[in-house]
Amino acid sequence: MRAQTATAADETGRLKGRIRQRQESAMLKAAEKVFARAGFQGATMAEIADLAGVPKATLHYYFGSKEELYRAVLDNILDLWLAETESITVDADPATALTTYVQAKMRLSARRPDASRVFANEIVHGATHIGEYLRTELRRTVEARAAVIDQWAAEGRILPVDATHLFFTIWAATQTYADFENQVCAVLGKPRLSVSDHQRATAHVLTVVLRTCGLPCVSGQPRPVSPSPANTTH
Amino acid sequence: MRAQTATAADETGRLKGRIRQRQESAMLKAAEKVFARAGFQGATMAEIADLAGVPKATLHYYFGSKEELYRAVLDNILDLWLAETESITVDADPATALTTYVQAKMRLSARRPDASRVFANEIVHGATHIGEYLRTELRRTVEARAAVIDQWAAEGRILPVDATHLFFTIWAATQTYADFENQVCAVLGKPRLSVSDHQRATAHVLTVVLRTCGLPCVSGQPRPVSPSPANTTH
DNA sequence: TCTGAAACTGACCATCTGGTCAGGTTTTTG
DNA sequence: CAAAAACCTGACCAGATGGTCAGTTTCAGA
Repeated sequence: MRAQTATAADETGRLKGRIRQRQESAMLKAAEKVFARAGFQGATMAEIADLAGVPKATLHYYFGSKEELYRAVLDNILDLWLAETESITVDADPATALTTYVQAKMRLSARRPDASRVFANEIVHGATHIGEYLRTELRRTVEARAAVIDQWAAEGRILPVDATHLFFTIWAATQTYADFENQVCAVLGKPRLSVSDHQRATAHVLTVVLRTCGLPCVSGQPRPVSPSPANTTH
Repeated sequence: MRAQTATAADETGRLKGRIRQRQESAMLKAAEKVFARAGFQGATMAEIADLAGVPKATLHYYFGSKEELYRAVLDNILDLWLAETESITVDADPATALTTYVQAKMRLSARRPDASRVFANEIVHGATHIGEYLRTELRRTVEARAAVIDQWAAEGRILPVDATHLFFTIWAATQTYADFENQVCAVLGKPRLSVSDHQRATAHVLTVVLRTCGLPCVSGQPRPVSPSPANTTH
């Protein structure tokens, strides 16, 4: 089910032509943007083709149908999603591991907001295309990592916490800066999120997660309780 | 811009007929469900009409266009959104106030998931219809409540925290149980969220928010999400 | 250079969908 | 109770959209 852009091998195992590789990635990029902006049904093949700078028929030459193109975009995205949890292991330092994970998630929201939006859209609208992935791979991954967090708690290295739901909260809190960027911007009164906005958001989410686990902030200045410069201005 | 189903008055100030009132609400209910499931573009007037049990032409008789129907659904929802923040005042007990607010948000996710999904969809896809609302009403509300939280922090009643971003986190953490219900269910390995799942989720989110603010959990047992008549009630 | 394969595309089509409207029925009102 | 207003709807239409295809161009390898 997973796209194989990394190895660029098609079903027969042969390498894809250079041209095909380059074109495909351009189309996937355009498709991601359009699907993010309009959803599956709202996106049109014509718009995607325009953005990719090719005729519509060419898009159909590469991806047989809109459905197929959508799945390709989705597969491309799922690879991003599962990664990043490796930092969470029993032997790791909880504060460091969680910080690394949250930062990775925030980085993803900042760098690939369209990917996050396509993913969000897919789930809101019933997850018909990735339900299987959620029920198998994602579930297994979460169970494994939740077990680690439970272990940390059992050893008294963090406060007891519902590990599975903690993941839901981390995903929600981080992805909101991509999926709901418009709302965040509107409330902050800015046209878009700057780098420092993202830094502040990251610091905040880290605060939430670490305090939830009863851990002090790791990176930057150690300031578990004292007022932080990040929180003061408004 | 706000729909006036509460007063049932049209633009001229006259009361709407009984028939119109009943029909309209049936159509809005159907529309909310379909828009939630398929998004604005993906929803079809025919499907909404079918679900409402009326011919398509009747739907157009009540709501001139798809756009108009969508705005009506949205307006209906926005009223839900701004409420619930009254509990957050300078004089209130922080723990109690935050608990009340989070519980209210969780209740909304449990009882009106479709409303939440329509809202989510609208924002993900650019917030073209409610951008003004976000930039004005919502922003003002958040600024006011954030000031309260800052005040609490200044008085040492809670730990310092980025108040505005705290709202983003609360919204994200609570609405994820509506918007991303599919993902949550998939990871939990359940076909849908039970009442006890919602209780557990509420307890978790409360833990996150209260620990973030350095507060103890109030009333040992968080108030349960009252048994929801599902998405049915309006 | 030649040749087959891959890449490409303009033109076209079937279908779906939002929207209209003329004419009918029911409800309200004077 | 009659007229007016509100309500309702089958049938229809124009435009948009996903998808097709036959024919052309470009590329890679012998």
